[in-house]
Amino acid sequence: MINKNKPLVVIVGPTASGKTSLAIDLAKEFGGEIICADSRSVYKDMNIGTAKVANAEMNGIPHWGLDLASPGDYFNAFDFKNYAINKIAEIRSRGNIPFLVGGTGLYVDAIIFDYQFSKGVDVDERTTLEKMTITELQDYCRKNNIELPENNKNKRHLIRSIETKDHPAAKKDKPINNTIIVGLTTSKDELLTRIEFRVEQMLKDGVVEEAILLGKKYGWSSEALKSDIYRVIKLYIDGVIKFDEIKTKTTILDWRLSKRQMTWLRRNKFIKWFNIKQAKTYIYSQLAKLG
RNA sequence: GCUGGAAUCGUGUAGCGGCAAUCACGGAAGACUGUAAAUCUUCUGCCUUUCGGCUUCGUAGGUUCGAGUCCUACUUCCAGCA
Repeated sequence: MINKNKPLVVIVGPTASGKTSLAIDLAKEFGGEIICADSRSVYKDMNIGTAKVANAEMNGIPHWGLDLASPGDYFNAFDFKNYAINKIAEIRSRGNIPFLVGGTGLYVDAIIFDYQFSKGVDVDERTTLEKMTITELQDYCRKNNIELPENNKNKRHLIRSIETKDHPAAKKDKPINNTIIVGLTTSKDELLTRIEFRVEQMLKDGVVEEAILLGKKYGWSSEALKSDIYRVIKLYIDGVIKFDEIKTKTTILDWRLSKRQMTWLRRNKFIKWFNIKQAKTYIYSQLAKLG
């Protein structure tokens, strides 16, 4: 029974806030392994455009949660939870500290609040529902005594409400035991600069070529290729925008993404917010206590 | 210098004389448990919690019950001629 009580270290924050390198530093120090809670880096071949950690950056730290699916595959929060729960146990069984790191709030919450997912997707049912209009879906809900979701004009949410009728979801009020949850704060200017810089870097590293390959291999209709920079590059390829506009447009999309991420994270009262330096000190002290 | 056109919310635009005034972009806030870098909602002249109030469409006048819309002058910009 070794190290049953190794904590789960959770590091969250908006895109480009520096989560990854912080996690690598700490994992190096304390014998950790990293699970990326990122709905984009689960996809194979989407490397540059998702800012996926490169092997060179990993500094020898095992990284999990990468390349689990191909663009176009159905990979979702449910899959992620199952994967990550097992990984966490596995890492602990090796006597190492699991680090859950990422910007996909839903994925992170699925773990720390132990989401009990509702019914899965029935492809036939889904296909039928998708053909309906928003008003039709709303009417269907009313007629069948299904409570409308708060986002009652959101087709996806409407469909989901219908699909999960009589199958309530559940979660814990508090994070699962033995977790250290840290959020990285950044100033607006700082984050914007980092985002811009990262986009420039991606362009230099050849995202455009990557995107073209992805489009050829998996088709542009795949949901994964709607991710910020790829969808912008698609516009460029189609001649809708000029090359120079890729940078500005992607920066805008990334900035919005970071804001949505913050909106999600803000309501989690259990996150302790710090800037990178403070976060390091804090986690360091927490882990040092354990010896 | 002459002639013609244009000046509207951060930006680009809509606006047969009668609602602070269209749409897009950009911005802000928010929702979201099986696609979440997705998807969706609200707000975006000023004041106000709501009702509502106030001030707006280059500037200054004028016509009109009423002007972003018509007239005059001025300013600036664009195009053609020179």
